[in-house]
Amino acid sequence: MTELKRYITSYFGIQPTSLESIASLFQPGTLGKGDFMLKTGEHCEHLSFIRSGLVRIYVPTESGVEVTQWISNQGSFITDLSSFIFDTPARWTIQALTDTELFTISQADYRSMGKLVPEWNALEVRFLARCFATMEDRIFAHLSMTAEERYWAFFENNKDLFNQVPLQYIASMLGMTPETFSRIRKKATL
Amino acid sequence: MTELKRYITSYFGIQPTSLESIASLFQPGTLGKGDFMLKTGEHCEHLSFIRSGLVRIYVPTESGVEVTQWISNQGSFITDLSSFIFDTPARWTIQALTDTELFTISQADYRSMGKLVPEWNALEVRFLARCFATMEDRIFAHLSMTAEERYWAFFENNKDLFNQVPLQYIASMLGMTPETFSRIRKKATL
DNA sequence: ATAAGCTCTTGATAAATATCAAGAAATCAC
DNA sequence: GTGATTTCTTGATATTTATCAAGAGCTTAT
Repeated sequence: MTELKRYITSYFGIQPTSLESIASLFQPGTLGKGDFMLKTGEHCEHLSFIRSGLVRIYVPTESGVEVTQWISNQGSFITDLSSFIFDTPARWTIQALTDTELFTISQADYRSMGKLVPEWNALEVRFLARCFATMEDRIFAHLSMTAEERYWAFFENNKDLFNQVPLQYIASMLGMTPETFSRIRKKATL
Repeated sequence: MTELKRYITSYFGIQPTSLESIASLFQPGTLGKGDFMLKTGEHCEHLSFIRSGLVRIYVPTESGVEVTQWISNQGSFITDLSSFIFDTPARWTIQALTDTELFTISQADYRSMGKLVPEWNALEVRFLARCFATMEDRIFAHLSMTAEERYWAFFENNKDLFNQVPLQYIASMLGMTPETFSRIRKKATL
């Protein structure tokens, strides 16, 4: 569990002494490759921290095409935030792309954190604001950049991901077809 | 100020008795048409609730093209959330599209709300999660819909906006040029 | 009322991206 | 290792969307 505390500390960038009680609410667990953590329509009852592994958030659409919303790797949190916070049916499906080690907290324990650890309230606001800012950046990318520009901007910050997951998922997450994605990559090697 | 309390209550969907002390932290104010509430690069020191009027959030890019990120109307909050929460330089410029009446709270007072009113912590989490969910919806729209589909989805939920603001702003916010926007509208009337 | 700015529309054209189809390359299961 | 799947690439083509340019329609200020 010391490991989790180190992660939490580094994730939030501060070292509250009451980290101990936060960390004790998370339960270690694992997912096998292909296992689902959540399926669209279910209620998302957990928030997990990825200790190791890769997890994909996506939604299977009516047309049969999957839309990948995000790929999370180790050192980040994963959940369907809306479903987790508002206890509404999940929009997203969450599936492990590789064997994955997690630390998981339940909705109930998560809600108790603020009472248990007063510092958490400020941390949580920053956590959520960071999630928001990430989305805001993505929107901006779609409003102002071409597919190729989005590719390079993402590549620059996530080089490691490109040899760990099927590229079609990255393509979808960047809002382009696998073919367009492939052609952008080809241009780079010529 | 009773009015503000009514707004806050309806916005958050619950009626905390300590709403009184929250409401007292907001100061009434006005913006004239064209006035700036914030400019890109400044620190966003305020969060405002729009009592009446229309406000645009945008960024002037290097190329001279403006990217409109959002248009807020009465009954909603407006700020550069990242800048407000993390006290970093603002990415966005915020400008009144019409004469506007606001209730405004400063960063310092905002931070004090949790101590003043314990219920606020839970409200704030829901507030931020809602902001996040809105962005998530927009991302999904860009990953899975054409310009025309985005137009109609937005129109369906924001009909009133279309005769209140320059349409080019809505076009930009939906990620298309004014020409494409105009052509989609033309198809609708044929 | 008129002129000056904006804003929106329209047409012609170019560029970006998607679609469809097939084959190559990589990965997985036994 | 071999065959079966999945993933990626490539080409041909269609569709969507952007760009450029001009004009029409509104607003606004004087």
